[in-house]
Amino acid sequence: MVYAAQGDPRRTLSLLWRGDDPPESRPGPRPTLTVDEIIATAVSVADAAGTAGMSMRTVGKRLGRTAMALYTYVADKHELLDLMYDHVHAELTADADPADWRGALTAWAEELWEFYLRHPWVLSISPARPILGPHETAMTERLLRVLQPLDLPSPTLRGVTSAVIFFVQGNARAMADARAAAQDTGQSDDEWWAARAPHLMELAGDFGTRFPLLTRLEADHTPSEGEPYLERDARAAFTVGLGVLIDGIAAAR
Amino acid sequence: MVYAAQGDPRRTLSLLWRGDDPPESRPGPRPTLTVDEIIATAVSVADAAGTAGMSMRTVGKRLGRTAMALYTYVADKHELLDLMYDHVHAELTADADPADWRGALTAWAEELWEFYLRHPWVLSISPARPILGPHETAMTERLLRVLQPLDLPSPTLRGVTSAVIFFVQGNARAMADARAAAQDTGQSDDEWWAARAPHLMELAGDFGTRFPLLTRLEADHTPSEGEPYLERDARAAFTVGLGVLIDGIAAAR
DNA sequence: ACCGACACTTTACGCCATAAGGAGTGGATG
DNA sequence: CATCCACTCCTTATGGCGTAAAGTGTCGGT
Repeated sequence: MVYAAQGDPRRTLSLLWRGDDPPESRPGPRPTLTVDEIIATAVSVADAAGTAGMSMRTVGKRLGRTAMALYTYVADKHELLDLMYDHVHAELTADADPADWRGALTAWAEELWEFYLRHPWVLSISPARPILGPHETAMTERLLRVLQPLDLPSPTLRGVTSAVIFFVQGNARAMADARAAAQDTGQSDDEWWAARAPHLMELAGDFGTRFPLLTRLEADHTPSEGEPYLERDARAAFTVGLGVLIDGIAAAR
Repeated sequence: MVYAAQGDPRRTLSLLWRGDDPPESRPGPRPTLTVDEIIATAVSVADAAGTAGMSMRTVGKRLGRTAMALYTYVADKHELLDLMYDHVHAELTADADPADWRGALTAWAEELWEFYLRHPWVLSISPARPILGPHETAMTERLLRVLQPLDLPSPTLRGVTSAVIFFVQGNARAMADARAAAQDTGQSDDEWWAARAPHLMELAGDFGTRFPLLTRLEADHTPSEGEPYLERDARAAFTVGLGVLIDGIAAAR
């Protein structure tokens, strides 16, 4: 069996780390697009419609081009996704505060959480292996700067950084999923639950005795005002969980 | 705009909570398949080829049927995925140990981590809203039992449970992605890095000074023996991170 | 003036989920 | 026993997807 070489690594890397070099003069018609334009358009399509709604055709159409025109600038869709992925990470800036690592870490995590809610499609790109772009790398470096005052040994530091990142991603994904569901189905959290609860009780009448702790936990909700309850839960869980995680990190010092 | 009603909620729920009721006699030819058979086959396809390789056609073919034949048993692919999702969660059994909540929680998390590595496609199903199946519900209930000795207030408990689950999922995803990449590309972690490192150094010669902490952290690796290094990193990060998280939970008591 | 590299297009292929409609089956009813 | 029709399963078709292949026209370098 022959394996796809996953494109030319050199090509993708040089696009990821491209500077704004002057366009060298070459024979043939002048390019009328730029990779940056394509990336920006693709990002805006994905922000609005998710990865599912971002096809080469839709991006091309938004630029007044066919899908195939993009292939002169970008090797394939996978490469475009990698470029989009790293590109948006440039929005992140939260950095260390040597005097208050807890505050800095909280700020770092909250910035990332808001970032994922702005660009939820980022969470649906699974980088089979690290993408190695400059902006995500910079984000990681800043997380290490945030944690530097703790002076953790390397293996602990690796565990802590990945735990923080996964924690934020998981929470943001739950939040984003809840929002997307509401938008896609046109059904609020309450309507969704109202359409299921009676059937669930009929099909699993012993729910309360079979899952007593879960039942009690769900019942113990203060009524939510305004914000849909799945979203409110996700937000609250993020805040609480982050505090717990930070306490654990403090204990690891 | 008209929104898809996301299928009949009653229908999906009654399949999720179906017992083994005797097949009522109905006119027409006897069904030659069962929902359970279809689910089991779909799971085995997904285990081997991921969600991407699991199409209605492939599942049908494995059962000696066309894709369309499945639609007599299952409303659509989304419903089948929901059923598969809950079905595999029946494999999980880790439960509380009132005398040792830390040990029980560690065991619970490790079981889940191994489960995700056995069925990595589960992580690529994004339940827009909770699926509400019996087996995932049971898993959550057991997590609550594990944490019961801590007697946490409800909001804290919600934050802790989601933090634990997201932590395991994130780590397992990283591990599964690394494995899938190796399998799909036929390239080991070392080969992958060897094909990129020189280009990265050429394109970003200042990498070491621009990202000093990350560079130092990466350099501080004991050589890995046998296991591919991305996988080894993921495994180590899981173990360390779990300890940190548990310390944080202990502090929240 | 012309060559050839290049941007961009059209067309086509093989996937996907699934809608529509037709063929044959067999339990319930007369 | 004959009929009916709910039912399973099939074939065919639609509109999406990523992208291969090949054609058209452009324009800088020689």
